[in-house]
Amino acid sequence: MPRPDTSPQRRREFAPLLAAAFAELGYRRATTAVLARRCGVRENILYRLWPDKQGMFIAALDFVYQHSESVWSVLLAEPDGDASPAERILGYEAAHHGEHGLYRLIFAGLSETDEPEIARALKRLYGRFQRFVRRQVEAHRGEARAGSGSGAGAALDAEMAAWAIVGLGTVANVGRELGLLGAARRRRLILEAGAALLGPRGGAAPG
Amino acid sequence: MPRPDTSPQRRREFAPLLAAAFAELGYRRATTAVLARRCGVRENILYRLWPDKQGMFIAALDFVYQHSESVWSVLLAEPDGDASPAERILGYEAAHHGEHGLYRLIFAGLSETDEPEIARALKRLYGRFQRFVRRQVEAHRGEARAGSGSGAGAALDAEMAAWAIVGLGTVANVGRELGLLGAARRRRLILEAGAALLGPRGGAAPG
DNA sequence: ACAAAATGTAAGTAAATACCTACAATTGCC
DNA sequence: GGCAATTGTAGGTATTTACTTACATTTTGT
Repeated sequence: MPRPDTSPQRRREFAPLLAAAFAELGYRRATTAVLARRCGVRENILYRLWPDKQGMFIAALDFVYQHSESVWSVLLAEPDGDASPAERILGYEAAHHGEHGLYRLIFAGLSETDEPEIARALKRLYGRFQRFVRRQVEAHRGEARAGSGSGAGAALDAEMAAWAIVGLGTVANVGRELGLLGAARRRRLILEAGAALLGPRGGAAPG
Repeated sequence: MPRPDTSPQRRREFAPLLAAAFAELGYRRATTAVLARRCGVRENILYRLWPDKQGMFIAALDFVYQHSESVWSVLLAEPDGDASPAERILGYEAAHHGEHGLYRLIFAGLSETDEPEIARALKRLYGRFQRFVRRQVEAHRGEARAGSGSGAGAALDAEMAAWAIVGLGTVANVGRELGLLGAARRRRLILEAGAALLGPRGGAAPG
């Protein structure tokens, strides 16, 4: 066999560029011509790596999720005694959320949900996202099923809390996208509403 | 003057049909040909009522918001002693949210935010939406600036609570759109997380 | 070196789509 | 009735765009 197939490697190489293009321009305006130019190749070559434009979009979605997940893993790996993992994630997201255009990609995807493949990819992404957050919520609360809140509505199911926190990230990005929420307010939103949704810590007494 | 201009009336007449089409198909797939067919006229006529496709989309956005607002007004006008206005809105949304494709329109709009007019329309819509919710939160809490929560993170600013609740509605619709959240779970999400964000009532003791 | 398979180039194409032009038919006011 | 403006019809068009085809070039194993 005269030449090894480097397609997988090239797919990995182009994915972040595709993601950036889709995030900046949206699905419609990110034409295949633009995508190719951004990758420094001809359209042709993209079509040898993916069956169609949808495929390129899905590759971008998958890349961005994997990237986020790896960033979070690093974040959770390094020790930082005081805050719970959930609090650390919230703190990180309050400062850096939306940095890589994750939500612009998702918005683009959400208006293409008639395409079943895109809907599936988004479902996978959102599902994993929510499960990740949920695990952090449960860890924060001390794994026993929470039931002993003190104040207002307390005892919010971890699953529901996770969804609400995902919604928090989403609305924060909508607010930024539309110029309705500045950086400071987004920070407050994520930290304060996040704390309200997380509830008190389970293991030790809160500081 | 031989014939009165009925354009405003026709715009009002077509707006809901445009909204339905955009909500079902998204911006890209709702071609002007389809829009015209749905309105029972030729494309021409739409172009006499709006300068371009963007204009039609913005008309759809405005219509859907006005519609929602009027539904809520009716809801708040009819007396229903026990629950606070905020709780009633949450209850209603838990049962009927997304009925008219509001969120599909918004998703479509959010991936067209490069068009300044669409961004402005969305900003207006989201801003009014959030202010409306905020007023309900404040009323629920008894209008004094909340500061006396009992439990966890308590004392969540009404403004932030309103944003978080908007996020709740958004993520509920994402969950539905992707088939991740069934009707029962969406209901629980909105009611339970909503209660946690609202906090305890201000005026009277909670039932 | 040489064949075979990969990679790159250049151009094209068929379809879709936003938007327009020209003209016929209606309708309301004097 | 008849003028003038609105409303409707039909067709066109120029551009964009996803995707392809034909061909030249490079790289690898033998």
